[in-house]
Amino acid sequence: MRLDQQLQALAAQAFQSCFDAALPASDFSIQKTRKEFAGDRTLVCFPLARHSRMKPDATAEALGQAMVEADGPVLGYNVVKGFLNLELDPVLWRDWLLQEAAHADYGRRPAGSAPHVMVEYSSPNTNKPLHLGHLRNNFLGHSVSRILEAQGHTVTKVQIINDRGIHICKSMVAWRKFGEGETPESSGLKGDKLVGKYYVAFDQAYKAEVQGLIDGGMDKAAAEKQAPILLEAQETLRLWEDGDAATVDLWKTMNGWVYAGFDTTYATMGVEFDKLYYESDTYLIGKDRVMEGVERGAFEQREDGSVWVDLSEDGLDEKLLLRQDGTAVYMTQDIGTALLRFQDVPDLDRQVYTVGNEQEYHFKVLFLVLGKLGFEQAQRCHHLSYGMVELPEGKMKSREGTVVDADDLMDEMFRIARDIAAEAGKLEGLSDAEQQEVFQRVGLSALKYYLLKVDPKKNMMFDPKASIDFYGNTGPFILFNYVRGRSVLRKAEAEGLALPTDGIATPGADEMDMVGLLHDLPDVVAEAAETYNPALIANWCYDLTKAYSSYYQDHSILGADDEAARNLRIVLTERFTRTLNLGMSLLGIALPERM
RNA sequence: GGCUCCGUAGUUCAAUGGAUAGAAUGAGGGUUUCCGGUACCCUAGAUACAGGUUCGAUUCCUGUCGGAGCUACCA
Repeated sequence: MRLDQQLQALAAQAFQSCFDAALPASDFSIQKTRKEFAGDRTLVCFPLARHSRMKPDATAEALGQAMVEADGPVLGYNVVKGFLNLELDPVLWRDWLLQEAAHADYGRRPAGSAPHVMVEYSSPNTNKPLHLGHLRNNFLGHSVSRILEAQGHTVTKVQIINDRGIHICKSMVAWRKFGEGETPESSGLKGDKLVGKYYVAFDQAYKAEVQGLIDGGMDKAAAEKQAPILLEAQETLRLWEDGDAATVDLWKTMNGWVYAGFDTTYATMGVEFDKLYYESDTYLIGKDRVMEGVERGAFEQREDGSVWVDLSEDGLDEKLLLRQDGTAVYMTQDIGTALLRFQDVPDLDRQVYTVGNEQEYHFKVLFLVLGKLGFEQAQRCHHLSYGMVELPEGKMKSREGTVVDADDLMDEMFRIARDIAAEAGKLEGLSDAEQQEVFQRVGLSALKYYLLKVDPKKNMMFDPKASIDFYGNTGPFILFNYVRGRSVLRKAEAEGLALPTDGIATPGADEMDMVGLLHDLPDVVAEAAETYNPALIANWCYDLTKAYSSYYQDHSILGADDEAARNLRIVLTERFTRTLNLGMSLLGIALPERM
C-alpha cells in the first residue's frame, strides 16, 4: 500500500477513536509538508472540524496525539493552524529505498493489467514535409503511448495517412508539367521534400494563371475556378477515382517517395508505429455504416438524399454525414476508420486521437456519432488536443516561408550538441558513430523536452534561441546530471564498491527532497496517464534532477565519512539514475552514458 | 452572434480548493584543495479586472476586458 493511503487509513482510525465518527479514508487529505515547516506529511484538518465539532487546531492536536500513540510510522507531530504536520519514522524511507525502489520495474504497472488502447498521432498530408507542429504532435502521441504502457495498458500506435485528395493531385500535375522526370535519386532530395517542392510549384503556376486570366478581363472568383492547371488537377483526381492506370501509377510512385522521406524523419525523431491506415483504403467504408445508422434511426436521410445527424440534444448542431450525391465527407471517413479499428482490434477499449485543437468540434461530433452507432467505447475515446506552436514573429505560415522544417530543426540541434561536446571534451575514446549517437540523443532531448514540458492544451511559444539552450530547465541539463550520476556509479564499480543491498544510513533532512520525489513517481505516472499529460512527467524529471544536482554539490558520494553514509549516497544515485531513465523514456527521450 | 480553450515575474513555463504562488531565463552578487562546473548558492521581480461560493480561491461560479481556435455538401 502506498504511504499516503496508509496514513489516510491511520488517520481515519484515529479520528474514529477520538471523535467517535466514521469517515472514509479518502476524506483525509494528505500532502507533502512544505519545506518551511517541520514534518514529512501534512494532514489538512479544516474540513474535519465540522465532523469533530472542535476547532481545526484542536482537532489536529487530538488526531496527532492519537496517531503517535498508534505506534505506527508516525513518530511525532506539530500543529500550525489547522495543519497537522506528521513526522514519520525515517527507517520507513530507508527500507523503502532498499525494497520497493530497488525493483527493476519500479514505477511501472504490469503489462496487460489495463485495457487495450489505440493511440493515433502524426497523420500528415502527403504533399508537404513535416514541420514543427508535427514534432509536437508526434512527441506527444508517442509519449502518451509510453505513459499508457507504463500504466499497464496494451497500446497500439497508429496513424492515418491522408494519401488521397486534390492536394496530392496538385503535386502530381506539377511534377508532370515541370519535373522532367526528376526523382529523389536524381535530385538528391528527400522524397517528401521533392514532392513538397512540386506542391509549391503548382501553387506558383496556379497563381500566375489566375493573374493572367484576371488581366485578360475575367473576374477573380471565376479565374480562381477556371485556371487550367487547377482543372487539370481536378481531372487527375477524377481519373484517380476511376482507377486510371497511369494516374494510379504516378500516385503510387510519388506517395512512395514521400513515405520513404517520412520514414527517415520518424527514425531520426525516434518515433514508430504499429499499424498504418491509409485514407485511400478507408474513405469509402464509412458510407455503408452511415446508411446502417439511417436504418436504425440514428441518422436522418433528407429528400435530397443527404444524410444528417441531429446533435441538438447534445448542445451541438446538425451535422452532414453524406452529401446529396452520396459521396463521403471527412466525417464519414473518420467514422469508417474508427469502426475498422474496432473491428481490427476486438478488445479495443478506446481510441486516443492526437490532433490539434482546431478539430475539437470534429471529434466531439465523431464520438457522439460512434455512440449513436452503438459503440459504448465511444464515451472513453479521447481527443488528445494540443495547442498551436507559435514563433516569436507569429504563426507559422507556409505562404510566408515561416514554416520550421522538422529535418532542418533536428539537424541544427545535433550540430549544436556537437559543438558543445567538442568544447567539453568528454567523448574521447568513442568511435565516430558512437559520438554521432550521443549528439543525436542530446540534441533530441533538448527538442523533445522543450515541446513536452508545456501543458499540451496550451498554445506555446517556440523561441529558437531558448529551445536550443542547454542550461536551465532543459533536456540537456537533465541528461548532464544523469551522465554525471552514471559516471559516479561506474567509478564506484571500478573501485570495487558493489551496489549496496543493506547497511545504508537512514536518510536525513538532506536526502528527503530526493527520496520524496522518487516516491512520487508512480502517482505522477498515474496522473499523467489519466490526464494524457506528459508535461507532468517532464516537470517531475526536472524536479528530481534539480534535487540530485543540489545534493551532489554539497555531498561527496564516494567520499562520505562513513560506510553507511556512502552506501546511502550510492543507493540514492542509483535510484536517481534508474527512475530518471524511466521518466525520460516515458517522454520518448533516450539517455546517453556520456556527453 | 454562438461555442471551446487560454490570460501568473521583463520573457518562457509550474502550482489534486490549502500554509509565505514555485522554476528557468534575463539583471545583480557569490562559490572550486570536488566523484564530470553543461554545476551550486544568494538578491530583486507576478495571479488581467469586478463580484460570488468557501474556514481558505491562481484553481470553482458569474460578468467585463484581452488573445487563440471552431462555427463548410473542404480535408
